[in-house]
Amino acid sequence: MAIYTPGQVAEETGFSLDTLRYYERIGLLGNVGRNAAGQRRFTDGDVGWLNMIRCLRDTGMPIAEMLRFAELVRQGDHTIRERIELLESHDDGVERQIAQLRQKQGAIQRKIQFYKDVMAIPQGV
Amino acid sequence: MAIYTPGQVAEETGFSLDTLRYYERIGLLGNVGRNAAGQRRFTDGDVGWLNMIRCLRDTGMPIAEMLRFAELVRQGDHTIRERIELLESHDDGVERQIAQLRQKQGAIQRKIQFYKDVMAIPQGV
DNA sequence: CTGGCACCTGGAGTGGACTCCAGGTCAAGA
DNA sequence: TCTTGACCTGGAGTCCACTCCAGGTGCCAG
Repeated sequence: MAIYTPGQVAEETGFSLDTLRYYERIGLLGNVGRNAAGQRRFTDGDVGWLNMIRCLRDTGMPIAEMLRFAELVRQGDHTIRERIELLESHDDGVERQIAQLRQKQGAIQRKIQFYKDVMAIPQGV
Repeated sequence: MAIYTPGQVAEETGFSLDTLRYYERIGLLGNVGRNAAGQRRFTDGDVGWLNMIRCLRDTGMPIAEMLRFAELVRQGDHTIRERIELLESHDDGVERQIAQLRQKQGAIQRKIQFYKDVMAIPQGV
């Protein structure tokens, strides 16, 4: 079981040191270990959790809902059904997000084509 | 050429009245007409522009860049090449966004599957 | 022994994008 | 005539997710 310093975790997860501390403060990251000097020492489990957080965050989940998820995880195995529900509903949201993005992207591409057509029209006499 | 009240435009574009006024204030929406009483009256052109804005916004373009685009539009036809560049680079961004979303979604789906597997394990003796 | 570095704390500040508010105008309907 | 509703203005407030800061600790290299 490896142990990581804040710097290493920031490097690995892409979160800044401040964000790591912020997540701990608000309870998104519980019980981070400390060394004798009071400095944080992260476990593989912490890093795994942070990678999960990153997935959720990058797919647009608000912090409030990640907190709800974190709370379920903290409560133990009997919340697994609820966690599945939460993640499945988020997964649906991601699906809708992608569909919307594709649709709007189509409109943007049509606009690009429109501009290209305009440019293709001879300008002078 | 139809004319729309603020309420109708809010209804049609999904922007709130406040957002419409805000966009006008910051210059994202220029020269909205007024009636004798000083109330806004939007043209089809305004509504079309707002729909464009909505596409860009919903695909994650920040307001600062929409302002840059608006500025190019205001400057006239000789900026069409630049507009194409801006939109194409945004389109690439949307593509990357979708790819990232798909990738993270995969991780979330694997997590869901993991939870389902855990639940499938008989709990008692 | 002196830097320098990585870290610590509590609290304040930031940036983006709205959203709300108080107080006022105007026109149409009961 | 009165009220309601849609709109107006300038400015303040909100929310989210960080991000920065001042002042301090602990430890190792030169």
